[in-house]
Amino acid sequence: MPISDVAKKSGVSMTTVSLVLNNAPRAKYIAESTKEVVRQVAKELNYQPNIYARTLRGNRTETIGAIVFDITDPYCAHILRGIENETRATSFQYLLSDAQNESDRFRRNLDILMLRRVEGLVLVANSLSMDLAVLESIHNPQIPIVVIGRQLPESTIASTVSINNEYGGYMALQHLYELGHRRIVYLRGPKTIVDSVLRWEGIEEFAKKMDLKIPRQTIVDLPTPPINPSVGFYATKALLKRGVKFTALLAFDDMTALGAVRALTEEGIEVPRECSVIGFDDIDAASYYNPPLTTVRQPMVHMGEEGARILLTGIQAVRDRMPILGTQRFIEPELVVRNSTAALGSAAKKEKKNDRGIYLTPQIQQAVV
Amino acid sequence: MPISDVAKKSGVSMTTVSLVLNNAPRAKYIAESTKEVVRQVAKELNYQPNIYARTLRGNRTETIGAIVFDITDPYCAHILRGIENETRATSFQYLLSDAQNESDRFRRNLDILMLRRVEGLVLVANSLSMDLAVLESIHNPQIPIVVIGRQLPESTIASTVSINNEYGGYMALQHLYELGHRRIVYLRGPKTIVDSVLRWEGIEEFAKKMDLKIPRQTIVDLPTPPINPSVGFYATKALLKRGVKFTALLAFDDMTALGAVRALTEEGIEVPRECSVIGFDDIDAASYYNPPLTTVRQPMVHMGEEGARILLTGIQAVRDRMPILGTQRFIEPELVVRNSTAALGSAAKKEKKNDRGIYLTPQIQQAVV
DNA sequence: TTGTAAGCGTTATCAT
DNA sequence: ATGATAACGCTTACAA
Repeated sequence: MPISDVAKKSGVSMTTVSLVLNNAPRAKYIAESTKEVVRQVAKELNYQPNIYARTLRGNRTETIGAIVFDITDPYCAHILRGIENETRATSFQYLLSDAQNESDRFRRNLDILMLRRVEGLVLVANSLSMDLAVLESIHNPQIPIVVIGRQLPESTIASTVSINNEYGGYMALQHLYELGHRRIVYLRGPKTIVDSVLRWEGIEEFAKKMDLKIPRQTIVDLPTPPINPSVGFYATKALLKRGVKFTALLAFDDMTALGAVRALTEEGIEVPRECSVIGFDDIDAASYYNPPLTTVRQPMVHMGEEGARILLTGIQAVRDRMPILGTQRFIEPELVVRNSTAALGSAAKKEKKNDRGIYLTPQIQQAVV
Repeated sequence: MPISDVAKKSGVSMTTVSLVLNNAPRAKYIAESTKEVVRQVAKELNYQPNIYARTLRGNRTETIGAIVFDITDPYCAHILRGIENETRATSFQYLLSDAQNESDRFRRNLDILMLRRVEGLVLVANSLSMDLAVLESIHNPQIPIVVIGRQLPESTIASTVSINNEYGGYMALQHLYELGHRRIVYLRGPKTIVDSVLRWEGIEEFAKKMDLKIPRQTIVDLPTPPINPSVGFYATKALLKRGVKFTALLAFDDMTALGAVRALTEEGIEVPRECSVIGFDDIDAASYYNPPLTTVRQPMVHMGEEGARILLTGIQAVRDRMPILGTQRFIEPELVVRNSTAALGSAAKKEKKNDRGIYLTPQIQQAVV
């Protein structure tokens, strides 16, 4: 039903209908009685404004584009959840694009989103498969961009939301150290990812502070993304074959850590009794793994929310013809201690039961008879 | 740049430009030289048609709506991957909506998508939080709908893509049976989910065929969704407390199975040596769990592709003013044997190494030094 | 307090 | 072989 139908049936002009239904400022001067009638009729006819006409007229698509590097990666999913949360209260909708870890898909998807005239762009770009340089080529520089999960070297093309990776790395090693571990082994992330470099810096910082040596042969460098458990699995096997002795393993991320735990178990090394393992991210699987994984948590939903908030602010700025100011937002990570780490020599101690592992919901406990 | 700019600079009319750029049938009658000029100019000016104007004019949004019950659930993510795959080759884009397992969110999201005038709807409705009855209330009955992951009782409002749940349940029990297990315990899905009922029927069918008894106290009924590992965890604990003796556990799905394995491990029962566990779905986590989980695989990406294909066909039908015919598509599940199941009494046999667990990529093996 | 009309960028119809 | 024009549904400047 076009607006003209509503106007006709209400006995007023299209202008009035539009004013009323949009609660435009000028609607103040419209008689309450008129408004009532219009609203009533609109409801009766189930009038739905045509978004496309409105967009054509007003040049506002109320749409933001989201590109994730891999929809299948829980990291992305949770950030999307955050974006959705923040976006929900507004009239904005987001168009999702899955780059599937392929850089040319990323490029193409970017074009498609531009064609749909998104008013802003949020990139979950934790992975290197997104070559952010192409952002420069966007023809409309008036589009605010927020990159989540990746610190950008310089440039001011985009705002960023990222975790304090250095502190995260620092905390991870600190945790192992405080449990008494000294023979520690590292699955280091690829140098091509900024995150790995920063996390490693944090690790080195703590090591230096405690005068802990990090022999070269205790480090395994992970290949370029995609990173998945099998990477951690084979890296750990390689380490074992190398003959290095260790009581704890610090992994680049949870995926890697899960693979590591599996490899250790398969080789008959019990986690955490004989070897502690710590990950990074706190993906869902970490909490229900066997054993539940100790990790450094990235509050992903929160990061998504934060990113969306920054983006919406940017869009508002553009609409108001204000300059878009790039923000660099850092989120603090959080140590989550579960059952994959234990104090050195606590062999006798029975594994604690579920105090920090799989989460207990009262309803669930009740519901299951 | 509007099309008029291109027309002006090319020295032809807007009509001609439109015809050329869209490869319209009538473009045949346009001189090749003219076409060349137009295309050249369009490229120079970086002309991008305004989708909103086009939609306003032609009433085609080239957009489909996708509602998932939980973006965070790997099941949904993989189906989305399939939808994306199928959709990519077309000019269609999909609008994603995350119901977050809440029925009123589902309702609201549905409205939003209708407002955006999607030409079709695909629902990943494996969970009960989506009350499909509201579909009836869609004001435009001309919109084809495909439901993925849930069989619909009757009604012809939507096409469906679902797995052969009965056969899946049948296979799962058969697998355990063939390994020699007779004392089997069941974590049965909620009766409110059609899938659970059907899977259970398959289980009963096999049991009857083999004259296998299913005592009431070997069954634990799971509460209503969301289903997550903690449900399986507590269900298994409850079972153990009940004092039932068993050598194998058949779980409703992978999430439940993972929780079950964890519970067993925590109670000192080794999987698979002392107890075999089988799941359903084959989510990613199943392959890298500790131990890797034997399961009945739902080819989720494939299901997403199939669903999108059916939907696009339906949309084409609507455009051609043909009747939309509802399709019920069944996909065959597949048994994936990993390390969480073993032959009864094979206690002596060492757990096999990685032959069917974490997948080995040659590159990865090489890459990791 | 309400109405008229222009214009957003396309494409389909009808002309030439 | 190409062009002029109307129409899609909405919002807003201007008029009354």
